Amino acid sequence: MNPTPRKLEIIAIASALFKEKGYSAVTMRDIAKAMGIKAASLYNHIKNKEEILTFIIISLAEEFINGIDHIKKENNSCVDKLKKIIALHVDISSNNTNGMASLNNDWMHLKDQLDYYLTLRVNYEDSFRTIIIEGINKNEIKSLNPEIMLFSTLSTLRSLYMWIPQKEDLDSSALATNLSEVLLKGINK
Amino acid sequence: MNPTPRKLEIIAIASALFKEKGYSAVTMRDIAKAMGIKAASLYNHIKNKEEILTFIIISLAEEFINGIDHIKKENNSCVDKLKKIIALHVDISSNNTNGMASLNNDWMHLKDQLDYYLTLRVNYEDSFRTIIIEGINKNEIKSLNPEIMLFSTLSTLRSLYMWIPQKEDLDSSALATNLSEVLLKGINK
DNA sequence: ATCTTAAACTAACGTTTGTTAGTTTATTTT
DNA sequence: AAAATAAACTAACAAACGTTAGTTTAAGAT
Repeated sequence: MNPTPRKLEIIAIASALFKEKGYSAVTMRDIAKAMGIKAASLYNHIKNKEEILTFIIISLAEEFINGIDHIKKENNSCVDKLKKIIALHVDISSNNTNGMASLNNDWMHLKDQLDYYLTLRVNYEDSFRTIIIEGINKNEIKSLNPEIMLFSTLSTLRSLYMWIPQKEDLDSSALATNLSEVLLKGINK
Repeated sequence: MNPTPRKLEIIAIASALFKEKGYSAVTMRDIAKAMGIKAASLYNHIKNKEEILTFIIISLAEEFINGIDHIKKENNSCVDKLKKIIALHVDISSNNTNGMASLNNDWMHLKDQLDYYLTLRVNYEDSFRTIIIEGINKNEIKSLNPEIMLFSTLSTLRSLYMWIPQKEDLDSSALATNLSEVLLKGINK
């Protein structure tokens, strides 16, 4: 169950290739070549191609669920909870920009764990939505369509993996702060 | 050069499949089956698989370029220009949610027209960025990092294709209005 | 009635795909 | 020194891939 170091190397290399071309366009021979070995040798370490994708996606999805479950429990204002969610996305995304690409774009190629992934995603969005609605009820958040506010915020956060690599000048905490300002207060003066 | 009705049918069906599973995971036999014909028959209407993807992506990319070129020229405030950009994305996305998936996720599989696509994308982002920076200089837009404001706004707009199909209750103009409010003014009361 | 054309078909092609089986090599444990 | 293990290898597989060639079918034009 616990992945060996070599297996983690394969997963890391595969993540990078999956981000570049997508899961379906990356072959086992591509992964092997990037590792400097032959395709058949990969099977000494992993069960099959699907297992690589599953590991990448499920471990990230669980990080997000654990993160938001923790944020929910804390005794903070809704706005502070939202700020913590933003920081959570910045944190996870900057530590694994490659894996985030698969989480966003290749989840539909999961087989065994597809239903589990979908459950995690629904739960995550429900938690997020609940915080927004609670914020509206407590007069912290504007009384606009909560689905649009959820969609807008979450879309930006889900795209972070694409932008972080080209903005290396900004450290994680500065990025989270600036992003909170933009997402919560808008850009209009 | 001008696509026949039958060719447009193939492109429409292919777009829907590409949205579901991504370009690489969709086979010519998948497209044929969805059309109710055999794979070889597709080649009476299209040159090859790549041509389908190229048509989907380039025609959308050109719509965006034409749209923003027009917005640039108008004599409006920067905030009004941004509102028009938002409406442009809502408009194009709701008319072709399937194609937008390929534009966002499958552009890297272009061959002949990859460079052209990348040029269009850079030009589009430059125009967008210029409007934001001009807004800062004219005191219409907050003096925050323009890259973060660009990234945040554009990420939301690029994700519209995923959300529009499940929000059929909102018509395009209402969606554009609400989205402008959220993106420009934020969600914090 | 004949000709032309559009659009489907069957059959096959060479490649690439993920994966398995069995073997070799080098390191570590006994 | 012998045995066991980890991790690479070669060779091959059946299935699926995009695509081509040549043929049939049905409708419209002459």
